[in-house]
Amino acid sequence: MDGRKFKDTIYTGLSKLLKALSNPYRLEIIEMLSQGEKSVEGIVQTTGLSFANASQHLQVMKNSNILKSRKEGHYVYYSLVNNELLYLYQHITKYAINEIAELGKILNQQREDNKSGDAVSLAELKEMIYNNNILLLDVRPPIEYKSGHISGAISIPMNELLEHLKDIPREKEIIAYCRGPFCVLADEAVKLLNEKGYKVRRLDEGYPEWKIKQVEII
Amino acid sequence: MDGRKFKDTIYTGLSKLLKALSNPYRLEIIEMLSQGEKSVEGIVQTTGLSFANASQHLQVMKNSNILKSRKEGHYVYYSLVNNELLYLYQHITKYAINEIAELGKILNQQREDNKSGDAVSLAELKEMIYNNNILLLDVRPPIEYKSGHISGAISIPMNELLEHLKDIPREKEIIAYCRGPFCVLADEAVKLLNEKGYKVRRLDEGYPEWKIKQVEII
DNA sequence: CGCTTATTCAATAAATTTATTGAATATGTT
DNA sequence: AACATATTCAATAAATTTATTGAATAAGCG
Repeated sequence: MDGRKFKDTIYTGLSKLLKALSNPYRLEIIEMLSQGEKSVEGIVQTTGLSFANASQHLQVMKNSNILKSRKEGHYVYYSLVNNELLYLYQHITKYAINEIAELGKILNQQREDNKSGDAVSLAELKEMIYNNNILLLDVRPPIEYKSGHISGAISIPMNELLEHLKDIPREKEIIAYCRGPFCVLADEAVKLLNEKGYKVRRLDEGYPEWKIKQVEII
Repeated sequence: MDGRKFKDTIYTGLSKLLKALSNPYRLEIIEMLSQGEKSVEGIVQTTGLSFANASQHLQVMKNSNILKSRKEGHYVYYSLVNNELLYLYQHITKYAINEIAELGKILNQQREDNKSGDAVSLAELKEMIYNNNILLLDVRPPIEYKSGHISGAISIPMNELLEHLKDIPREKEIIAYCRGPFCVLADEAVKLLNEKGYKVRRLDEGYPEWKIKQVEII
């Protein structure tokens, strides 16, 4: 193969992967699937896409080495191909937030609006977790908590938080987390708990970032 | 800003960056600019794009936080916005080569066809470089060597290699490198030097990968 | 077997991206 | 000032991606 043809083939292949990642719905699907595998129905419910449109997006992602699937009865479950893909996705999002001023500003504004501007980093959490006065709170839906969660976290889904306030000790400092840096469930939890007088901060990132750190692929 | 709007804004912003990266010519432009800044003319010559088409691609990249530019007389010079972008580009390419079987196969085939299958990694180079029997050869164009090169490398552009054979000691092992893992200049140099009876291998990566390792951003 | 349901496939419409063409702008030279 | 040159801008054409629609397929149930 001559050099020109080789480069064209390589760059076309790279471009195929990047195109498949370039759609906003698909990026959100990656965030969702980084919590654990999901059926098309689950993806449809969260994204608001039509069944056929979601399926089309999923096929594009599957044909571009982003997702894999398995079938069980009526249902097809999708998941990310591997942890390396998740780590790459995290690198992209972290780069964008840190280096693209507009995006960093939007995230900061969102955090401030919800009183979660003093988010805790994973490194900080690692130190804090030995403190008995810390309560780590997973506010994702139960099915996601069951797929995987940060060690030691308790599960109270955001939409049940109000009913479970009595289960939360007032003297503890709460660290709330959810799906990742753009997940608003933890922001909402911080806002609500703040209003109720609890001492609470959100985790800057989410379960998937913690997971990758545990896997220690680097 | 409500949660839905926030996520839409974030993912739209991420998608804009990824779309701007998703074109094969643009990926090659990034490889070129990772050697150092270049004028539009230089980009036109290497890519074969028309002036106006190249300019349009460059504007898209500039408006998506990938490139920056400066003007000097008639000429406009483009460069990557920062080392972090280059590091992200490298992560993407490394991921694709390692995890997408088709692409890995194409690269391996290219290496074998040019007798450069036993490429030297940067880590290996670091150990080898203290050996006086090693000659590090930069086969990129001189302007790129001048913009930046691996410490200790000598410059012989690939298209002048035949005329400079007499400058290369026969008892040394040569490590040839160029613009990155997809650059074929080093492959061509290995092929030629092999045929002339020299002991030669190529560096797996290129100057930009070396540079990022030096900067030690991680 | 007939009916129901989850998902994919195929075709078409709509939206977006990329290539092309030519004019406009900025800079340099005589 | 006129002319030349590098690049960008604007408009249009062509190519590609995404949304929509409805049929097809696979699996489950009575």
